[in-house]
Amino acid sequence: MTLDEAWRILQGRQFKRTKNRETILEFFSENDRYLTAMEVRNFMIEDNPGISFDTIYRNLTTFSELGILEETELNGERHFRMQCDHGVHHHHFICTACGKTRNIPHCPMESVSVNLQGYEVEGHKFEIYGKCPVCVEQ
Amino acid sequence: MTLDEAWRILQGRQFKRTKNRETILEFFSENDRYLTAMEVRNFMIEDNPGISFDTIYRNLTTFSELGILEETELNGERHFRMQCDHGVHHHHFICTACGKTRNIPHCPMESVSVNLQGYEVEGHKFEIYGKCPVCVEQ
DNA sequence: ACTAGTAATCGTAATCGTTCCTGTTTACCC
DNA sequence: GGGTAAACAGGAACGATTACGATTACTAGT
Repeated sequence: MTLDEAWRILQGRQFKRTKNRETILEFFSENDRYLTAMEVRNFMIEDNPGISFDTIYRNLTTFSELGILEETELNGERHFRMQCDHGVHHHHFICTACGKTRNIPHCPMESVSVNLQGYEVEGHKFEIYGKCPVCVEQ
Repeated sequence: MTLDEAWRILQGRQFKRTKNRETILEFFSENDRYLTAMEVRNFMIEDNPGISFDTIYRNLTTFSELGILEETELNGERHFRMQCDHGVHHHHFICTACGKTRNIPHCPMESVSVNLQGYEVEGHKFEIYGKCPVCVEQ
C-alpha cells in the first residue's frame, strides 16, 4: 500500500490529515516489516517529544480497522505492518528477530478437508516463524 | 492425555505431587477446551482460597514445556488446554466463545511451495477461529 | 481570512495479564 | 521423624495497553 492510497482511504472516511498520522504512515512506508507501538514511538519522538501512547495506539487501531495496516501478535505484543498487496489474500513467514516477512501465497483454508458444517468460521491464521537469511548470519 | 500420563511425565522429571498440581490437572482433564489462568484460579479458589497467580502461571508454564498442556494466544491472553493425541501433529478450529476445539489433521506446512532456503524455520501456527455449533445457537 | 465545531491530541493515571521477590511451608528421601 | 530442596503465599513490580479530562488543531462554512 502506498501513502497516497492510505490517505485516500482516510480522507474518504473524513479522517483529518494530522502531523502525527503523517509521521506514522511515513514510518511504516519506509520500514517494510512488523513493528511494535514502541518502535513507532521511538521514531516519532524526534519530531514530537510529547507524543502520547494513546495517540499511537488509537491511530494504529484505526489504520488496522481500515485495512491500511495489518496486525499480528508476536510473544504477547501487537505488531503492525503496512498492508501489502491490498486485496490479495496471503500469509507470511515472519522473522522473529527483525520482523521482516516473506509472502506465502498458498492459503491452507482451500485444502482443509474437515467438515465444519454447523460451525461459523470467523477467521484463520497461518504464520511461519523463524529467522530470515540476514538474521541467521547474526 | 490422561491424568496418569501427565503424572508419569512429571514424576519422571522429579516434579513433586502437590495438591495444587492435582487440582490444576483435574480441572484440565474435566474441561476439554482452551482455558485462561483466571479460569483456572476461579476453580482452584474453592479448595484453596489463598492460591497465588505465581503458582498457577509457574505450573501452567511447566506443564506446557513438558508437553502436558498446549498453549495458544487469543486476544492477548494465554490459553491452555490438555494436550490431545499426544505426539501426533495437528491443528485446531477454536471456538472464540467457549474455547472448545476441533482437530484439523491437515498440516499446511506439507504443501507450502515457497522456497525457504537460507531461512531458519522455528515453528508455525495454523488456527481457524469461529463459533462451535453450540455457541452459534446462543 | 475568521470563526465555530468537532476531531485529535497531550499528559497522566488506571487497568490488565503476567512475573518477580522474600519468607514460609510442604513433599519426598533417608 | 529430620533434613533439604522444591513449591508455595502474599504482595509488590512490571510492561503493554486503554481510559480520561483538559487542551489544541483541522476543516468547513461564512
